[in-house]
Amino acid sequence: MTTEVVASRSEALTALETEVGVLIRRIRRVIGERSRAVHEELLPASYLMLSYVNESGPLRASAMCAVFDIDKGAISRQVQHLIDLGLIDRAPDPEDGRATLLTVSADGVARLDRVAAERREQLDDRLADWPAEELQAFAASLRRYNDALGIPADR
Amino acid sequence: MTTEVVASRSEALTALETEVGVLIRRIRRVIGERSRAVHEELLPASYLMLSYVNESGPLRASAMCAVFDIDKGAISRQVQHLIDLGLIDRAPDPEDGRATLLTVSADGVARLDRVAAERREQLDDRLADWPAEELQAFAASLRRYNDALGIPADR
DNA sequence: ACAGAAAGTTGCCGTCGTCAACCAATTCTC
DNA sequence: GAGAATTGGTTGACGACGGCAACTTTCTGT
Repeated sequence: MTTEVVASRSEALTALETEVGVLIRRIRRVIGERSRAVHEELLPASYLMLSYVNESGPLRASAMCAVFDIDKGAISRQVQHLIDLGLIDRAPDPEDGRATLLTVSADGVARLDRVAAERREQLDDRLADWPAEELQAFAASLRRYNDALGIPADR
Repeated sequence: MTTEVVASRSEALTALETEVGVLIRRIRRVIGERSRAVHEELLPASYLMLSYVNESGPLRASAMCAVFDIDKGAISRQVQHLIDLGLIDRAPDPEDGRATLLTVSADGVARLDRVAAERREQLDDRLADWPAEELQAFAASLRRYNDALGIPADR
């Protein structure tokens, strides 16, 4: 029956919503721990951005607005925070006088590497029993979910 | 080589972290839209709790502290908000004079049902191309992930 | 009966994102 | 090429939200 398929779909969506709700609350703690491991004064929200800058090379702040889908103002503040801590460097974009390019500083890279090493050593505490393939599949699903969320609400 | 396995595992973990970071930012908007659909003044955080009370029958506030892993105080405020809006009812627990049991009010149920129906009708806007099985698998992964996060940090 | 422990409430505070106003540099347009 | 619209970024005001701690009330254990 169509209704059954629809029903289970609906249930899956509801379950998904609940799990996401739990996630966004629990993850705060984990990110908090990890950010403190990188730098005592590093705020959780800034850690995620630092991590992204580290992965995706020099980029401008506005690029992160798109990725994280948050306000320019919020990005600006987090970036300032990261600069204050000496974790990233800001340099003018040679191709556009308005823009600035962000790079993780040497200290920032060292700190991130150290934390990554710690995490690798213990195969990440809590997820140790997840096979790499499942982790990848999970990350891929998350990405797809995020992409779906990225579609403008006014379709 | 072990190192390669470890490396890809580490990469998967980093990717996972980034995706989760994006998720927790984007999801805010979606939850925000949905909560407003239920009630104009319903705050996003309260919507998730309302939804949980609706699924998991009469329960006490402290039960949600465990589920969502947040402070008693935060729960108390959200619950008060939900009561102010007339979306849930609070009744003393007959088995424990300290506790109160929360139930979604008739109005609350009606509003949730209406929103659920809307969501079902359009097979949830953005996730329409996800088969139910994948959605379920995704939700299951999320649950497992959440469970892993739930393990106390001090192992 | 008395010392905890558990359920909630409340105030204070820090984090964080949005909105809007604003500046500077760039691009578009006639 | 001057003026308008656009884009990158900063800042301030504000609201949502959770953590912590103090406190009340109601069990529970011995």
